[in-house]
This record gives sequence, structure tokens and C-alpha cells, in this order.
Amino acid sequence: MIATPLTAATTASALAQRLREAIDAGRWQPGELLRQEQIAAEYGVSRIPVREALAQLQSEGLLEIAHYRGARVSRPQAGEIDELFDLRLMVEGDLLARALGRHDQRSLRELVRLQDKLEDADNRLGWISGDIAFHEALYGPAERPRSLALFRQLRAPIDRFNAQALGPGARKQGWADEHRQLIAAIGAGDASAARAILEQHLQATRAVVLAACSGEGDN
Amino acid sequence: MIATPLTAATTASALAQRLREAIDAGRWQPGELLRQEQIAAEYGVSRIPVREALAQLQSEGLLEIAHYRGARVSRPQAGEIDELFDLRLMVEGDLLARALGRHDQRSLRELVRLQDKLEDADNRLGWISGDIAFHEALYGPAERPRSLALFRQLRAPIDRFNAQALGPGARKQGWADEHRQLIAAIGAGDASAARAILEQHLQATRAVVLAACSGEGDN
DNA sequence: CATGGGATAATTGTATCCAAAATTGACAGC
DNA sequence: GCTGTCAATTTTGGATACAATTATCCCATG
Repeated sequence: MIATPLTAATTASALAQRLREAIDAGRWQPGELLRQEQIAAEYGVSRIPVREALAQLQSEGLLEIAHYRGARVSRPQAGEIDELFDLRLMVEGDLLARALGRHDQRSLRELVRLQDKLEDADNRLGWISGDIAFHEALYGPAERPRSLALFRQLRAPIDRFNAQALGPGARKQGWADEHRQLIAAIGAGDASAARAILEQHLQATRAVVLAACSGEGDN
Repeated sequence: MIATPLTAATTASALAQRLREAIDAGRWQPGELLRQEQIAAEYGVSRIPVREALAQLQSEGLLEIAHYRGARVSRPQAGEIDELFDLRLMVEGDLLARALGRHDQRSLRELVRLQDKLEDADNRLGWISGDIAFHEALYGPAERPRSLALFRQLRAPIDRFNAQALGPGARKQGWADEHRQLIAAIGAGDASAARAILEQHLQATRAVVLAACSGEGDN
């Protein structure tokens, strides 16, 4: 089966995007081998851009590539998920604190708009990308590019589990409530309240992800 | 001029290592283009592993690659250096706190040994790699692989400036004193003292790097 | 003399082909 | 029947060749 033709700046980057989505969608299970030849045939390209795409996904932590032994979907350990949430709390807490005094009417309205849009999303991928957009708008005024990049990097492996294990219904209400409370705390300029809500938000998400992780984790 | 033959697991990874060192040594200035053909000829390989090495260095933040336009040495901004130190303080502070109660006689002796070795290093590269080894041994008992990887990632762009701008003599004594004080605080199990020394250590380094950065930064 | 268009060259991205390593399977030996 | 060894096959890594894109330079034109 040959997929629809690739249209993007470069074949390799388009492939990376496609493969990312395919892995998130469960096309390959954690630990499963991705064969270069097979992928090349599937997308109608040669193995060169396939290799570059795989290397890209490796640098993102999505794959583990062993010399002459192929690329496998990496399998996040429960302990690492836990660690990632601790790191997120540090980084995002700092971003939130720095962004707090820099929000204005316009950025607050934008947050509300993004949250409305997020609550309308019905599929899990739309839900997650909407959540990312919300948090980026939340932290954007801090003007901390490296921290924001780090935020994305720390989320990625967590979202992979979220996308597979969670439906849009799971904890959606609490999730939305916390977002609304965050907006309110920022509007009031209440730093400690905002921090507490963020902490609550991440702890609750951690619990859900860990439950899903240990529930289906059979290695 | 053709460099000495490459000997490593894979040509691409060996090239990446060589290029990293070459860039750290100033073989290419920030903003300068790295030509694939030229590098390939220089190391006696084809352009394929060169491309993979360049992609690797891009993912490390060392290069910026534009489609059909080549790879350039990235130019860290002063604001980003500042941000990186703030992130380091968060991550390393957390690692230090978690490692504190887990050190024992053996790991403390290892720290002393690494520090002795570090103070013997006479060239700047040995100094920096020795400092990395010391800090990894310092944070190792925390058993936080992601945080440790993040530590390396946050150091890399800073060390590049350190390697270029600083000699081994600059602040070497204060540096060593702070390391010794850290070992003492850990031996005494004094968390707040250890944290304070780490903070002092990083702030002093930040000042030196920022001075070097703004001193030669002519963009 | 400045400026814009277009041919030419230089450089990157991709396909095809070859070499090296690893996996698989059969078979001999115990 | 199990195990170790070796050939055949599969798969990955790298080299060479070709296509696509961008940069450069020349010259016509205002």
C-alpha cells in the first residue's frame, strides 16, 4: 500500500512528520522495528530521506537506533514519566511566574479564545495540539525561547502516551476548569494561586498518565 | 589537506564528534557556512555521512540548517545564555538535592579523585570535560537520567563559549574552591549549604561567560 | 550608473548501487 | 534433543550518480 504523495519543503522533513503521526497513532508498537525499505516503498521514496527522518525522530527521543540493528519505537519507563513531570513543573512554573506580569487584555482574550477552541475539539489529537497551543500562549509573554522549546521537548513523550491511552473525555472537565482558573489567576495577577493551579493541573495529569502507563505496560 | 582516518562505530558519529571539536576549536566562526563537499573531501568520505553528522549537530543546537541553503554555526545570544543559566540552576539544584542523601564514602572519594584530576588538567578542553565528569558524578546518585541528559544539553552551548573565550587559568581557583566546598557540604549532609554553593558557582560562571560573550560579540 | 532579467555555476537533496554487518536457518557434533 | 558453527539471506551504512534549488555573474535596458 502506497500512501498519498508527500508535499513539503523536503522529503525527509515531510516523512518525519508523517512517521511521527503514524507512531502516535500506534502504527508501530513500542519496541517494534521500523524497516527502512518498507517505509521507503510505502511512501514511494528512496531510503536516504527515510534514514534522515528516522535520525530526526531519534533526536526527538521517539526512536532508538542501534548501529546496523535498525530503529525501534522507544518505550518510556514509568520512572522517566515521573521524572518528566517533575521537570515540567519546574520549567513551566518558572515560565508561568515570568509570564504573569506580562499578560495584557489582548493576550488574556487570546487565552480564552484558545480555551473555547480546545473545548470544542472532539478528537484526541486536536485536544492535545489545542492544549499545547493554550500553554504556549500562556507562557509566551515570558519571552523565554529556550524554556519554551524545553517545554515542548518535555511534553512530547508524555503526549504520546496521552494520545494513545486517553480519550478526549477523560478528565476533560477538570482539565478545562483548571485552564479557566489559570486564566482568572493571571487576570488577577495572583502568582501563588497560578502556581498552585498549575501544580494541581500537572499532578492530576501525571496520575492519569501513570495509570495508563502501568495499566498497559507489559514488558 | 586530508585529516587522519576516522575510526569509530559509524562514520557519521565519528564525523559528528570531529566536527563538534572543530567547531569548539573555532574552525568555523558563528554564522559561517559548512560546505558538505569540502568536509567530505577533508575527511575522505562521501557526503551522506557528512549530512547525517550535520543533522546530528543541528539537533544539539550547534548548527542551524536551512533548506537548500546550507548549515551555519549557530550564534548564541546573550539573552539565551542568561536563560540557560537560569534553567541550569533549576535542574542542577534539583539534582543536587536529590543526590545529597544518596552519596556514600565511595562516591565522595570518587568526587575528590575527579576534582584532583580536574585541577591537574592544563588545557581548556581537559578542564571542561573534567568539570562535566565532576558534575555528573555529583548528580549521578540522584538516578535521574532525563535530568542528567538535560544537564548535558544545557551545558553544551555554554561550554562552547567557555572553551573559546576562557583559558584554564581564568577563575580556576574559585572554581576549584567551590567544588571542594560542595564535596564538604555533601559529606556533612547540609542541603541548604550545598544549594547556596551551587548557586554561587553558577552565578560566577555566568558572569564570566556573559563578559566573554558581550566582549567579543560583534553582530 | 543603477537595476532587473536570465544563463551559468555552485550547492544541496534524492535515487541508485555496492559493501559491511547482522539475522536466519540448516546441519554437524555431542 | 540440544548446541555451536557456518553459509545464505536480509538489512543497514556508505559511495557514486543524478535532479532540484539557490547563488553568482554578465549584460541589456532604463
